[in-house]
Amino acid sequence: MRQTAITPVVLGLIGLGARSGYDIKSGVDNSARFFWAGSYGQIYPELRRLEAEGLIRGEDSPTGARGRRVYELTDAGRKWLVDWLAGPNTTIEYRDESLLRLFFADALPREDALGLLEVRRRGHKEYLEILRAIETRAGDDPDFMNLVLRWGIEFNEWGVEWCETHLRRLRRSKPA
Amino acid sequence: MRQTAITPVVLGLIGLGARSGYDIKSGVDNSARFFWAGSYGQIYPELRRLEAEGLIRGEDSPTGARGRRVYELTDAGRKWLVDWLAGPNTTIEYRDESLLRLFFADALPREDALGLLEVRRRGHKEYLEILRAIETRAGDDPDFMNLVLRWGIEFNEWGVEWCETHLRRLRRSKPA
DNA sequence: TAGTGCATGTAATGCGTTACATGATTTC
DNA sequence: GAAATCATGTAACGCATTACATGCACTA
Repeated sequence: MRQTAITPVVLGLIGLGARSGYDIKSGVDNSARFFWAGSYGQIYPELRRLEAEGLIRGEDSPTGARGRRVYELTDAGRKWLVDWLAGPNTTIEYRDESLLRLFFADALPREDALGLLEVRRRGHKEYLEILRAIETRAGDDPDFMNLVLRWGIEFNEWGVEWCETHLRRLRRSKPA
Repeated sequence: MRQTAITPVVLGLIGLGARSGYDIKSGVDNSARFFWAGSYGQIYPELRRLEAEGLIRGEDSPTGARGRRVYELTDAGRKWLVDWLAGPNTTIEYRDESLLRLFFADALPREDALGLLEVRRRGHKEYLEILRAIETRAGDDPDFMNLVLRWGIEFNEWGVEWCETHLRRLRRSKPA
């Protein structure tokens, strides 16, 4: 079965109870966007494809005059998902402009370079607030979904500390 | 000035002493690939474009019969780089298939789900070895380049510990 | 002399995002 | 009555990767 980046997301979220394409997009935006993105331009065509291949079953379920199509996993779909979960990890793509700036920071006066570390620290703090807000209203999510949210929170906490540690170290090693 | 993802990489690496397109590709692969990727298909067209726009200056410098063109920053190029360093951080894209699997791990029997955490832990360990090997031969790199390498190493160390901590916690909370 | 590293480049392909279009329903 | 949310979908665009093509130079 042909797959793209959105395939496991669609099947996984339907497996966790998402019903419409809109649900899936919300799930991505509210829970997964910090480690896996997805757009309508991927989701809707993928839903039609997966239904045609028999991995999901769709049914029209309008709300009044507003169209709505809901989906659930077929046995084949659930099997695909479980097989995928056992597969090898391949994709890890990380693109972090703040690290890229830090990488070239030797081109700046020292104080400006240290300023980049402060900016990075602030970025982690801001992200932390977003994730903590999500955590507050995620009480009854499945265990491992919560675990990944914890990862996001603890990673950003670590990131704040990392910036502070190295700021202290660099300020100590070469005072103005 | 129009820019893509490769623009600051090309200018930054030339600023750090890279001379040819091949040098830049090597720099990306050996030092930056864990947080910013780049391919020949981007680099060579970008070098021509940046030369045409006057941010770099190119000169033919063949080795025997083998063609080679080397570049250096112009004043305009250095200025662009410094301005970019001071700009706002925008891009942070993180795509981690291992986290995505963990996110959906509630679809698996508990022991298999914990197995995903073990796989993740191993992934961090392997990456750690690669980065430590780079660190060994990076003694005289510029300070902030080394700092980013440290980030990679310390992040993966943190990642190993994170997996171990939560494995312990989850094994304790629900013994078979 | 075989293998690795140096060196430049392009074409095709696939992919994902962005922006747009449209409209109903619920909530304040 | 306004604003937010629910809901579906496509077209254009830009971008990056992949694969391919080519060949010299150095080193073991």
